[in-house]
Amino acid sequence: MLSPEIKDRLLQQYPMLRELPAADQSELQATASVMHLPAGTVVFDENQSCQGFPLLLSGCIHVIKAAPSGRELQLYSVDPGESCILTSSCLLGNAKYKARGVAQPDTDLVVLPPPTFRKLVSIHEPFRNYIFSLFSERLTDLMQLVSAVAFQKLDRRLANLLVSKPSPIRTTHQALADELGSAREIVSRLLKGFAEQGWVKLGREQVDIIDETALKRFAEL
Amino acid sequence: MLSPEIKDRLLQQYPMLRELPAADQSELQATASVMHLPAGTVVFDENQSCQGFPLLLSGCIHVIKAAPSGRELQLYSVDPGESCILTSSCLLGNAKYKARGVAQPDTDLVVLPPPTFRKLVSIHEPFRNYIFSLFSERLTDLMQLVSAVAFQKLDRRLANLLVSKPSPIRTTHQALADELGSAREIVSRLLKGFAEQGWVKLGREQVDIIDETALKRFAEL
DNA sequence: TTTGCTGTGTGATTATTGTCACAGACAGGC
DNA sequence: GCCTGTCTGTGACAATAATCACACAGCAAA
Repeated sequence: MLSPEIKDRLLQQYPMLRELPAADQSELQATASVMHLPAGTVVFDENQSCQGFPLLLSGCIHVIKAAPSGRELQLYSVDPGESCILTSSCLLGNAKYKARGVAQPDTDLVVLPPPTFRKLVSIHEPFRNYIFSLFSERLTDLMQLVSAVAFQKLDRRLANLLVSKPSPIRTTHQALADELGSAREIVSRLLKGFAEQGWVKLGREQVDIIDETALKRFAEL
Repeated sequence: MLSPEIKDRLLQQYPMLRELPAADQSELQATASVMHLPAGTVVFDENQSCQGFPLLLSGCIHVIKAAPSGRELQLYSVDPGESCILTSSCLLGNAKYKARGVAQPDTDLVVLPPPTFRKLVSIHEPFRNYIFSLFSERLTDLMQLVSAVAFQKLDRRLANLLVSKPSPIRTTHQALADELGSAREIVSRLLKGFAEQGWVKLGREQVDIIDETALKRFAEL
């Protein structure tokens, strides 16, 4: 059951739900529940079956693949206003999760029970289109990722990753390595190289981008 | 416009279309067209926009990413009874293709114009569910692929590829390399290794699997 | 048979990334 | 301050894969 205040935040992030007929809106409000996840919470994991459909209010969920060796690789991340397409996939395909989801900073979300989600998809065209377009986006993202991992050298992938983030990047080398599916040492070395080129400035848990243009040019190359 | 004979083949491959109301079935029949693609035809390519939705009757479409270097990597392939999810994605997300599609052996297919496809998805629940479940399947396949490319050594990926095919595999080392996103020489060398283990027997354009169990065990490892 | 094309085998060499093993640096709590 | 845990720098080395450069084999057409 959602409080009116939560419902408000929900509609703000997911405006297509406003067009939902009143009866269905209150059904949604009645069956959904709210959750708060502290940073680091594992929201779902490989081979689990799916418990509900998340609608993010704040925070972020990182979807990652973990190798037995301990190395990991980020597949994509889910921000407020988006949906975890992997969950849609599990619900609509009746499959199990094939990746792990981790809340990155603290995260607030609304969870729809599977039947409510299925009903929404089936009766409400705007919501359905929204789901489809996210599917579509993730699919192309993943295809990009595959070809990056297969064909691009790590330095370029790292450069890409850096320019994709807002400048004072507050993170550890390990986290960057996990995002790229590589090892910390490599990232450290590459970053050092970038710093020597004058492209970035390094600090503890921090990377400042000095010359974004150069970095971008290098990433494209 | 589809001939009754083609329509028959279509319904055989895509049984969920049988449940379509008669009026819509004849609309589909009226607006769709048939195509024959000789092996090697590029069905679509990167940055093209999407012309229609394919329903395969026979043959196969390989969806690949090509690197500027000339190396390529197969993302997945579409068989009769399946749909090219990338195309759905383009149509439903109004995006451009981000990969190349190549007919592998000669291929026959029915093409739905985009409006017909969209209408089908919107009015016909079985068809929609079918599209969703394919999306879901491809998504998990792609996630598997990403993690294989990122974390698995080439020998294991090759072994996997071999056991996934029916035994007298008629193909060139180059084609296998393209499927894996690697180079021909490497595949040749690895295959030689497998042959030395007694797992396969090599011939020109041919790989016979001798010891499937061993190959599988090696692939799993 | 000769020619030529495609496919395969192979060595040598390089490049890139991963692994291991530490040392030092920094921040926050005590 | 001083300790402790996390983060970072770095060297040495191994492993995997890519690249280059050919030789040769099998097959088919001339």
